Amino acid sequence: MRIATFNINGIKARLPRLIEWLEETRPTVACLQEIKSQDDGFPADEFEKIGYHAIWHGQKSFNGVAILADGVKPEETQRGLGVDGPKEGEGEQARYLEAHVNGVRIACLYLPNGNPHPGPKFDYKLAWMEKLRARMRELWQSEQPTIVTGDFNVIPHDDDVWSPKAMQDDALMQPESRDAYQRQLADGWTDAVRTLNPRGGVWTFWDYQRGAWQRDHGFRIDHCLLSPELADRLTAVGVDKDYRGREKASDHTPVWVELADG
DNA sequence: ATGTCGATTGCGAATCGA
Repeated sequence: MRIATFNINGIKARLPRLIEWLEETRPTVACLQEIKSQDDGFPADEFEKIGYHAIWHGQKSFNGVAILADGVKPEETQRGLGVDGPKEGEGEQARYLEAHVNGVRIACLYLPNGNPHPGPKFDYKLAWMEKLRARMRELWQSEQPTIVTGDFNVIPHDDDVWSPKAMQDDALMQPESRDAYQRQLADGWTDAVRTLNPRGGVWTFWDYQRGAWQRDHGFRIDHCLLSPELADRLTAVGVDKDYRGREKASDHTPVWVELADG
């Protein structure tokens, strides 16, 4: 089976491109982030038409995550991590959704960006990562085949970015962000893209600004973390880079892992 | 030199978030 993650940056603006990608690459499971849609605006019918069943966790204007599966309805196991947003009285943002699909536990996340650093948004990012770590420990201990995937908004190493110097003040590569990410790996999770590309140089995001795509000024922030049960089944990873260059593209590309049958 | 997008408000163009 192939499990993909794709920060689509707006499901309404991206729908034709998203349908095109699903039909052309046909992932078994697709985890989406930044749907930027409320629950009742989610275009589930459009996915049903091409054979995908979905669950989603929406929010007005920003954030929002969804899990699509080919021919089977994802069985939701959790939504949210119980972290209030950075503004007073804001409540929780829609950033985490978890389900069972075909015997695999799927966690789809959109981790807070954290800019500007330092500040309340960065503090929120770190608090969110602490809650995520706690949930991932529970998942790990369940000993089920599990993937935690999505937009982590963390550049793990200097060779995961076109210019560490240009990005040095960004929340995506602060030592605190990186340390929190590395703690997840130390808990026993496998960064699938890193494992099969140990020298780095793989980008999953190119900014809309400053001609970043044309100059190949990108970095890697969309990750697939595998539990030991799934890491043993990993056969390939990929970035569907072609989609970044198309009309009305997201600023992220899809990233996927191929897993042998369990 | 925040140089581009998407959503929202509310019907043009500003604001916010990334």
